[in-house]
Amino acid sequence: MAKHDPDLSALFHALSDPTRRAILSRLAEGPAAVTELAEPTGLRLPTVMRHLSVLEEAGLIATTKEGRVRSCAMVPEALAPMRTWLDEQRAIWEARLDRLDDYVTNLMKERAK
Amino acid sequence: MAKHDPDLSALFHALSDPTRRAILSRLAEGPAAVTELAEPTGLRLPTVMRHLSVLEEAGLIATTKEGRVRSCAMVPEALAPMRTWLDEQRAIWEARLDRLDDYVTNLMKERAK
DNA sequence: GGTATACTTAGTGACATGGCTAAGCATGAT
DNA sequence: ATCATGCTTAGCCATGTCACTAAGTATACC
Repeated sequence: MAKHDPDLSALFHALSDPTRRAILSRLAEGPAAVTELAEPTGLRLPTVMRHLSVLEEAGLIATTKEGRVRSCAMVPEALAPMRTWLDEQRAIWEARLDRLDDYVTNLMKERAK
Repeated sequence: MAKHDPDLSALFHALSDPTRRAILSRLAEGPAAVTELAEPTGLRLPTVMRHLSVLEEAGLIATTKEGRVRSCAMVPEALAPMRTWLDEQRAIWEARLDRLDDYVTNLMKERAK
């Protein structure tokens, strides 16, 4: 149990910060340069840069440098592992509810005897 | 933009640790006591307790004490905000793809003239 | 060349996180 | 009453996170 799942850990960690989620939402609408992303946050550039590296290391964004401008773009597939995890959780949960349901049903049958 | 969303931040933070995800997966199968949850992790009780408080503060689990045993149970609805956020992201992304599609379509029409 | 722009790197500081041990407290069993 | 069990609290330590400033590098413009 609890096998290392660096992907998921990095993903969830990256998303646990409101600034990073805001940046991601902005990027969902289309690519943007670093300064452009920094502006609405009210944070200094180096700080924003760190947020961007966290997002990039989690695979959520990809960046390319053209001239002196670094362009950042979202990588929408990166959210897939999270969706998968969510679905797995729900599956376990629902399987449990089914078993519970069977259990109660059998209990009722026993009682009815 | 970037409105405070303490719920989501706490949620993602709680899920960013493999131990906590493992505990959650275990709880998805049914309630368990603290010692029972600690056993497969190989961690000491106080450490596991901290993980449990993080999960509880994020609203992911609920606990009740009966006698000297504390029973922990999952709160599956707690994952809803995450699912909502995921869907929102996808919506923004897809709207953008649609706009891009329109743009390209118009471009083709212009060219065809 | 010289200056402005757009990052980038390095270093600092306050605080959070995740692990531990040691000791405390409440409950159940004998 | 005593002892074992199951948490719980308090406190320590190493590391990580998130913000900053200051200074550096690389490209674009005049």
